[in-house]
Amino acid sequence: MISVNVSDEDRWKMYKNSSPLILVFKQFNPLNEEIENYINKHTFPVSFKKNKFIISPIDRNKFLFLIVKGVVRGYIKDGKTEITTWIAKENEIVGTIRNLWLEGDSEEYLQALEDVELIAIPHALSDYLYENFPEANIVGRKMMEIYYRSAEERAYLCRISSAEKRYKRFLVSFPDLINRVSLKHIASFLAIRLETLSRVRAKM
Amino acid sequence: MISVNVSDEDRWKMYKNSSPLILVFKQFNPLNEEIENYINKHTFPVSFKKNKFIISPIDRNKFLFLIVKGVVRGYIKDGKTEITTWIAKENEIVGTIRNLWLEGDSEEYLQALEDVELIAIPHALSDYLYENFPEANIVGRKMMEIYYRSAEERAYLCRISSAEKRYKRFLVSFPDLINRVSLKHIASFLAIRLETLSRVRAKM
DNA sequence: CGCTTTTGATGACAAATGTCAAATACTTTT
DNA sequence: AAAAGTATTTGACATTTGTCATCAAAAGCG
Repeated sequence: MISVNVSDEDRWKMYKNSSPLILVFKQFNPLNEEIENYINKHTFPVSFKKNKFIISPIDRNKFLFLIVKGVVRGYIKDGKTEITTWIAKENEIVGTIRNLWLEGDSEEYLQALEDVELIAIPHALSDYLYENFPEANIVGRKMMEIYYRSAEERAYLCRISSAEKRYKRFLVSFPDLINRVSLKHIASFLAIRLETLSRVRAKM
Repeated sequence: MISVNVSDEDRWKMYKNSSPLILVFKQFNPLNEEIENYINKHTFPVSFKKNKFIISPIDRNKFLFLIVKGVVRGYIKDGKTEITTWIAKENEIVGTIRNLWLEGDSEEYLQALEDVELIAIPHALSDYLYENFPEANIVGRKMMEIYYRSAEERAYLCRISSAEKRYKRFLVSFPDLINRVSLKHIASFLAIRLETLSRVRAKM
C-alpha cells in the first residue's frame, strides 16, 4: 500500500491549493478553476526512499505518478534478469498505462533510484477528468504525444548496433541522467552488461 | 511529391462520402456530421508500389497516413545501416510525429513492404480538428495511448537478451507479420543480422 | 519460359559481448 | 574511524553474434 506519513501530510498541506501537477498541465493548455480544484482534491503526495519499489502488486494500475523530485526507473522481469525500459526524472509522469497490450504477460515494476517525491494521480481521477473536461483531453493528448516520442527514442536507442554507439546516444539523449543513475541501471537500459559498459567507458 | 494517379482518383471517389479514417476514429468516440464532412474533405487516398518510399524529403512532416491495405516499415539511417524501428499494417496510422525530440539528428523514412493503399492526413487537418472539435482530442488521446503502448513494446522487445528470445517475443507480439514481411526486415527490427535470424529459425 | 535479382541458408572465421572471479573504490552505517 | 555493503573496474575465458563468401530457392520481369 501507499503510505502517507507525517512529512507527506505536511507536503499535502503545502500543495493543497496548488498541486505541482497543475503547473505541468498548464504548460499544455489553460485550466479553469473547477478542474484545478478537482485535481487538487484528488491527487496527493507520496514519497519513497532510494531503492524502494513504488508500486506494490496491490496498487498496480491504480495510479500514475508525477515525479516532483528524484529519479525513477521502470523495469520488467525476464526470468531472472531485469530489463530497465525507462528512466525518468522530475516533471515526468510515470506508471503503467492501463490496457496493456499483452496483459499478464510480463510485469512492470517501478523503483526509486533516489529519494523521490511523487504526486499520485488515481486512474479514477484521469477517467473523471477525461469524461468531464474537454481540455483534459487536450492536455492528455499533447502529453501522450511527447511520451510517445520518448518511447520511440528508447526503441531506437536499443537497436543501435554496438554497445559504444548506444552509450554515446544515451549521453546525448539523456545527458542529465549520467551523474544521477548508477552504471548498473544504465547498462540495463542500454541492454548491455555492467562490465561491458565499464569497458566502453574506459575506452573513451 | 505524393502523386494522385487515376486509380487513386477512383478510390477517392469511392471514399468520398466516407473515408476509412472515419471508421477508425469512431472506434474511439462518436463523431458528429460536421467533423466527418471536414475529414472527408481534407483527406485523400494515395498508393505506393512495394518497396517504394512513402515520404520524400519534400513531404516529410506534412502528413500522417492511415494504412488501408498493406504493410509499411519505418526506419532510420545510422551511417550505412538501416535500423527498422517499426512495422505497421492495416488500420494503423503511421508517419513522423512532428516536434522530434532531437530534430535533424536522424532521418526517418517510410517504405511500403507490400503494395499499399493509404489515406493521407495532412498535419494541417489534425491541427484544425484539435482546435475546433473537442472530440478530436478524445480520439487523438486514446489513439496516442495505444501507440505509446506499442512503442513501449518495441522498446522492450529489443532489450531482450538473446536473438532467439527476441524472435520468440516477436512471434507472440506480431504473429501476423511473420508471413508478410521478409526476414531481412524482421532481422533489422530485432536488431540482429539476417544470418543470425536464419540460424535462430533453423534451430527452432 | 528463361534470365536476372532478391531472399534466405550455411560454413568458416573474426569480433563483440557475456560470464565468472577477484580486486579496488565508494558509501553508508555503526 | 572501522565495518559492511555497493558500485565499478579488470582479467581470463566462453559464448554469441557479426562478417564475408558461397550456394540454392524463390520472386520478379521481359
